[in-house]
Amino acid sequence: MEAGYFDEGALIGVLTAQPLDRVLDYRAPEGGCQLGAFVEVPLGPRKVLGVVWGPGRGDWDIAKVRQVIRVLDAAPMRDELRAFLEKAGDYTLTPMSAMLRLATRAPGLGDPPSMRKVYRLGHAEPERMTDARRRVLEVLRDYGGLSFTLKELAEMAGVTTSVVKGLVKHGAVAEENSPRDLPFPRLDPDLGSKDLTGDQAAAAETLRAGVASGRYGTVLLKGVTGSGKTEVYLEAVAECLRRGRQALVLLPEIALTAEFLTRVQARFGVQPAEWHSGVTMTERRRVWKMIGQGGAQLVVGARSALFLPFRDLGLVVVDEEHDTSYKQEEGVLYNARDMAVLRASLCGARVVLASATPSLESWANADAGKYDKVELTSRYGPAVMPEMRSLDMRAEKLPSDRWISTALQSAVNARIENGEQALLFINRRGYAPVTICRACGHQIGCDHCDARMVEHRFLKRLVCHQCGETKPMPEACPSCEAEGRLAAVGPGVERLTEEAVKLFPDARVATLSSDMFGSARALKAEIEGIAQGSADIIIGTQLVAKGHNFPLLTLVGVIDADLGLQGSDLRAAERTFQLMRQVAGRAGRAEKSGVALLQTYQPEHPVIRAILSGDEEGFWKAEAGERRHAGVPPYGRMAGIILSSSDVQEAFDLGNALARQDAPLRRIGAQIFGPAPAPIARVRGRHRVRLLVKVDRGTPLQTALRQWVGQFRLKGDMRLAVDIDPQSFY
DNA sequence: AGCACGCCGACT
DNA sequence: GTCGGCGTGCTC
Repeated sequence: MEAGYFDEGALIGVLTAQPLDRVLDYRAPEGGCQLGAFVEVPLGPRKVLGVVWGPGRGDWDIAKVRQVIRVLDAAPMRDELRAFLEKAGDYTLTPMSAMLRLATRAPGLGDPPSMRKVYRLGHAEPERMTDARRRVLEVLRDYGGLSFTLKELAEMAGVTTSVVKGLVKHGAVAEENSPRDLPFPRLDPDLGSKDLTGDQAAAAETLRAGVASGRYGTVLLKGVTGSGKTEVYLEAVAECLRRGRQALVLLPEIALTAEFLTRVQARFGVQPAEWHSGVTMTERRRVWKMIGQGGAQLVVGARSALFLPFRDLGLVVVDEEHDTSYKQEEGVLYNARDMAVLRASLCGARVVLASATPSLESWANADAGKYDKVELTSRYGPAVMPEMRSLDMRAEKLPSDRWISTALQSAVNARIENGEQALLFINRRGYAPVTICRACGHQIGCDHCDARMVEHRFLKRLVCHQCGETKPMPEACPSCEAEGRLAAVGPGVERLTEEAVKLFPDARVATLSSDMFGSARALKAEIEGIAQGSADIIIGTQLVAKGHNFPLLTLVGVIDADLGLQGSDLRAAERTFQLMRQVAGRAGRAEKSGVALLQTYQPEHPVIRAILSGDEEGFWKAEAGERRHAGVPPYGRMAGIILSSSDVQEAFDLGNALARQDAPLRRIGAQIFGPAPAPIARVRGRHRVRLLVKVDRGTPLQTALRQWVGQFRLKGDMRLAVDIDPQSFY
């Protein structure tokens, strides 16, 4: 018996995707099976998918142990992926069944291979030769007898499918049936390399050398918008492909894949495999299988692509690594950035974390020497970063229904007269709804912990979303005693649009908000129109901060630079800094230089000061210091416990019971906050209640949490989820 | 997750 | 009488 192989009838442990939190004992099937093999097993009256996880435990009544039905036609799961699933499950406190589900998200894994039509070079010559026909035949000759689907072949030759069909009629192209899951066309790492600037070439060389080492390592690739990050990391991809290993590029949004695909095609000749929610079922299956067989070299995808069965993963690029959408907020709660590092460390792969504005976690890791750091400084063309200034709102004495200061108003007017554009930016989406005094900028804090309080509109009270404490809404500001100046949050997009229309009656005002456009296409069309000059004033939330270029834009006014700064969200300062930098980068990307004006009640706040001075290191150092002092990530560890139930009272009762029976957490010196309403307090009629746990770094948090939570059995429709390293705190 | 078993209300 | 509501429990 060879290692990793089980003879027929041997007792084996099979992990299934059923939520029974243990590996089940079975007997190996006729002909035996491999460790890691995908199998079909009987479970009660059903047949389910499973993976051979190891030898059987032998603690189940031997008479009840059943036999594996069959081994599926798929490459066995490699040791590396099994280890990754176990470690990731351990870290995130996710049951292994749920982890396996992440790794088997391809439909029809058990189906027999199905057939489809493919096209290859035929024997005859067409009677009439045209340019288009010649291109098709050339492509087929170049690939030496390989066959392709109709769509692929037509795309590679740059012709329509009818050209190929015509060639089939003449026998110049042969049409035949073949198994559906075909390999992806090969990428050519030496095809379209661009000339890189000195900066870029040096960075690319560092990344290339890293990949060439064949060992694990993470590098933070930092570069402002337009500095050529993509070109640089594509050189790392090229090196990975030359070495015959597979590469994965993660993007935070599907909307970004289309552009990325064309860049890959320009660099490597053909498009890579895609993996995200927009990919069809059959294509998913093909990607999954080909990744396992080595028939796909490069995958571009969403975070779930991390769980694909790579045969030899050599590089993972996490583009826009700071993006909060890398943190899964439903179902299995994991952070794809951290999981990318974990998987890479298990399979000797390189990780490139790319961002113009890295997360503090990554910055701290680079600062501590755990990650390497490569920086791109130069920007293309004559554009420079805009001048940034703050507008002190405390001096403005604006009536409570106005948000645009007189200084900002006159700056906007000046732009309109010049035929230039101004962007009024609201920094609110997804932020803590803080209550602020419009006279002095004071924000009301909780007396029991260090979080800010938010207004609960129905209760007319202030609520702390960290520990659940409430108190009545005061009449006067507790700090400056001004009466009637406390206001919750800033204006919405609609309110600001109204105000802008009133203040600038002759200007064309365009409002950009993701919920105002039904489709991504309509939004894109609107954005293109604005870039051409169809509006004078653009009003938007953080959506406009993402990668669009407005050549006429020379002024950015940030309506509420404070909101979110001191909310109860500990990452608010970091996100505000990133956003402000990105938004300000919108202005003056063409020849004209831009100005960014930040309306703030706290012009002396270190974050605002760092943004204005562009002192990035200063910002990171100050913020890191505050986090270290507060004992929060990345210098301390946190976990959220989310209880959800159709009955609020039951959820709170369980939350209180957890808070009382805290012995396992006390042993590791953890603090418990809550229960309090969760960030999203209601989801589909279910009420959500959250506890927060905070503890020093280096303590066995997961073990303690397991013991703590394990004391309770959940009744009725109660659900409990553990969220390690939560992202939202408000 | 499914699917069975099981114990109470409005129908032929 | 019994069809069917969905609460609890089991699956190697």
